[in-house]
Amino acid sequence: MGTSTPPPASCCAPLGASGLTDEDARVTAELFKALADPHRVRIVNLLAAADGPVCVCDLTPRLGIGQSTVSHHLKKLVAAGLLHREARGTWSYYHLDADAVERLASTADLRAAAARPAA
Amino acid sequence: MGTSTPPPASCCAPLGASGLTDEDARVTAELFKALADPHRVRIVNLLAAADGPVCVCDLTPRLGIGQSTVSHHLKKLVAAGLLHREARGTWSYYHLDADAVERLASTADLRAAAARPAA
DNA sequence: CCTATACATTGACGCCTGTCGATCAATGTC
DNA sequence: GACATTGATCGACAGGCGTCAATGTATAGG
Repeated sequence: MGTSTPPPASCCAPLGASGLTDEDARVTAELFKALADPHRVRIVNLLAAADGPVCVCDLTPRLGIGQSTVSHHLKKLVAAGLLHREARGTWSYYHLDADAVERLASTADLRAAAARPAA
Repeated sequence: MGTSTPPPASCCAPLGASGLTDEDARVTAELFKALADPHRVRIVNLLAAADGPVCVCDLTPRLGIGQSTVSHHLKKLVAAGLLHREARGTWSYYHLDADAVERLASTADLRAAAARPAA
């Protein structure tokens, strides 16, 4: 993924919105794809449970996978706009993007649309 | 995984205990994986917008992909518990599982966890 | 200056996934 | 009974993904 597509950026591609375009569906799928791996789910969970940025050196031993693999997953999460990286000397700290957390919650919530008759 | 944690250095902030097991992460990732495809996102969107079961013969022309591929995606969504199949003569009707919709919304909403330190 | 550490990057490997065309079973229509 | 239609399944293919070992780069520390 050396090409562009830095952040999804676009506001929201709600799963339940009527008239979802191909582009909307692509962006939404991209967001879910970022969380379609157990290790990435755990990473996000760990960051959500922490009350501040977390060092990679704390993440790696908890995940039980190689260091390069952890780096790989972190890169994907950052590319998806879910995480932010903060370099401090030799260490790298990651933290959740509050905006992305909000976007994720609203995107996955299609109850309003499902409950909506046909307004 | 009760291996002793060799403290290499004190470089990181305290990390709140994660209440997410390996199994939890796997199940969660499985749920997101079901929606990690643009066509499946559109299928779910179409079903959410409809006010009742939808026939495959209605879905196929809207998706712009082969019939066998549509069938493949539907099978995955059913396997994930998001959809239910209802055979009516020659036709197949699919509809969202209300419980799964609820589960998806609550799973994707990690704002509560992010706001909760360690209650 | 030299060594150890943290972490990103690269390359290779196997597996899984999306796609299509073809086929098949079941049902509706004449 | 013969034929058309719906949709599930199969086989094959290309591409993407997760993983690791090895390498590279930058910083901390003596």
